[in-house]
Amino acid sequence: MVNMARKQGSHSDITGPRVQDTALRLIARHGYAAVSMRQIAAEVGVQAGALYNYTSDKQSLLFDLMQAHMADLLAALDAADIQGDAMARLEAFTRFHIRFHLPRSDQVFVSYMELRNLSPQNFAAIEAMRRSYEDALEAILHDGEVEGVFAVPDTRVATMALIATLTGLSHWYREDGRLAMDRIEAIYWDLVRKAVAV
Amino acid sequence: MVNMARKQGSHSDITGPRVQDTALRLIARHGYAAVSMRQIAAEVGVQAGALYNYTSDKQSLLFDLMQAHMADLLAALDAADIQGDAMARLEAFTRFHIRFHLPRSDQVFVSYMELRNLSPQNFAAIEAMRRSYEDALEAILHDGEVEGVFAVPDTRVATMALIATLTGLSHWYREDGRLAMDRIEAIYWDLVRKAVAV
DNA sequence: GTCTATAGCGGGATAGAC
DNA sequence: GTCTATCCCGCTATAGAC
Repeated sequence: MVNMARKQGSHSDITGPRVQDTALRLIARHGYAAVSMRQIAAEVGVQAGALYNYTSDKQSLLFDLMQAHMADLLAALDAADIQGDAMARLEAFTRFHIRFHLPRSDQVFVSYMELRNLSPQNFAAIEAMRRSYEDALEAILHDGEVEGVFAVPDTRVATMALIATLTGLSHWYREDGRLAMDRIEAIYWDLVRKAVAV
Repeated sequence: MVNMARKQGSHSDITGPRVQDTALRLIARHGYAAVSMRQIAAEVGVQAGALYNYTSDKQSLLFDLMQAHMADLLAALDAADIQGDAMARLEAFTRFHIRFHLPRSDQVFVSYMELRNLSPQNFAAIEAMRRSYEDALEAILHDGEVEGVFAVPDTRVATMALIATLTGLSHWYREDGRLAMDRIEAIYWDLVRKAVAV
């Protein structure tokens, strides 16, 4: 930019991301319904009305946070390019899940807890993305059954159980806790592998 | 009671439980912060002010629901009188958990999702009860390690992983779904056993 | 025990000046 | 793009009649 001069108080490139970040943090901590636009504005350092330059309403703010998280997740899963036999793919998926989710505890929390505060249309959109992530794991379990390396009584139930196990980790893990992420990854992979192996 | 005559509109023995039931159902569906005292009153069939004959305030209503659930859980665990070797106790715990939680999906949902809407003192009380439930499972895993029938890299992590696996079940299971509770119980016990066994 | 009425406050969202 | 000011609404909780 040649001319850095601005009108007083014009900071869209700074304020925009700050609104998202602040909303995410506050909603993760207190819940969507409990956080007001005024609170978000105060933390960002603007007046409440200014938020509406960045979101059409409060519902869209929530939806955008959740959609961005799910889109990031699916893009990262795709980029991880998980291949090989079923056992190798399950290990790759497990480690990918942990590495992706652990540094994003606020996003995970919001995407999990605030589903019921989405409008029906928005809920359907997020749910479809979540489902496609689950299906990626289910395909691995299915292939492992065919290969004869996995033995689970019900592929769908095992999928849901593993997702819950892995996602639950994000709800109690603390970065400054007793165990580093590498160690957690190894422990969880051990549990997952044994649970489904023949 | 000799005299069944009442003042018009006096129904404490009916209204009391109905307030609890209605609050539980509405909070499970929409979340504590999103449900108003007026909504609860409307579903119960009284005016908002009448609710304050049964609770001192909204916060206490939430706390009472969660405390009752946790107290029921701990009492039922105690009554289940889980004994024997570690493998038998783990199976009994797993089956107990599923049988207790599956028919109480609203309580489970509220007790899990609304922790952050508790006042600090109330949170501490609920958290202590939750912790003592977790500790019961951890003791089983620990004993199994000593007996040499379990092999988990970290007892505490395995405890949290198993609790998340089992509690996650309550979040997706539907009574009218594809699988009956007995079948679910068997599938989950298979996964749990394999995950921790030597 | 329940009602009606209301105090007192804070919510989401918009209008118009700068 | 942000501000000030405000509309209109719904919230929790209480007071006092019946």
